[in-house]
Amino acid sequence: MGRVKLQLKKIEDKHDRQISFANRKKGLLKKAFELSTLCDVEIALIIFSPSGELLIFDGNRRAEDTIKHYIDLTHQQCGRHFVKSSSGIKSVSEAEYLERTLKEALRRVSLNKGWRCLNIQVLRKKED
Amino acid sequence: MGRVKLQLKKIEDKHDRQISFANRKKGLLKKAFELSTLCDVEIALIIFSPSGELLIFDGNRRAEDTIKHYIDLTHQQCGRHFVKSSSGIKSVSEAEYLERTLKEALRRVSLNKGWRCLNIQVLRKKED
DNA sequence: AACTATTTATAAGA
DNA sequence: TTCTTATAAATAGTT
Repeated sequence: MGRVKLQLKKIEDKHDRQISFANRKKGLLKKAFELSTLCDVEIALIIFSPSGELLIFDGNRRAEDTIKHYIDLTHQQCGRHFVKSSSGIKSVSEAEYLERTLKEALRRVSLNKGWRCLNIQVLRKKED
Repeated sequence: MGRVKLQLKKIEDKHDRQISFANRKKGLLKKAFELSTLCDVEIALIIFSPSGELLIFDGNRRAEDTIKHYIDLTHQQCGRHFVKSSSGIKSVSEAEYLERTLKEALRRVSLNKGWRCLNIQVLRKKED
């Protein structure tokens, strides 16, 4: 959004980057606030700027509670990448699909010079 | 953005709210990714939907590291909540190790009738 | 799941 | 810098 389309890579000019940071930080906080309000969800958004600035946005709970919620979930289960709730993969083909997704992501890790890509699994409660 | 200007309050219709959640969640994750990339900042974004879904986005560090950073700044004693920080994948063998870990976890998930599994990606900048 | 009319975000310019 | 403006991007309602 702006006069030109930006390349999605680090803005090298420090001044431009700081301007962009200020603008986009504001935009992201606004979006987070809108999402939490409109859709009644709990959000924690934590941003550290290179200069050490800390920004916190809380949705419907205080950030600490949300983070605690996250920690409680992640520390209950079978590996740090797994978050527990309930429900499940219902078929072998579903598991195979996930495995393919994981493998593809790992392949990208080995190919991509600029980014690392980890896959996290999120287990969620089945909706009634 | 859209045909009409929305009131900033909870969308009461459940179906509309879910549609909006899906769209805006995607938008927010994209914005977070753009901000972390363009401006080289560390971001953690944690969203809990009402159905218990958990989404994590990481910018330049893993969510846990970012959260730990936050906790360290805001609470001098975080106690038992944090066990470790991760430095990420540095080699093919590490990626392979991760893959084994993920596959093992998937196997366990596939055996467990009580769970559903979603995949999300965590993108993080490669360390120099 | 696509489309499109609008609103919103924002990169550059003033 | 703060404000403005042209343009890109997001998205609410529609099909």
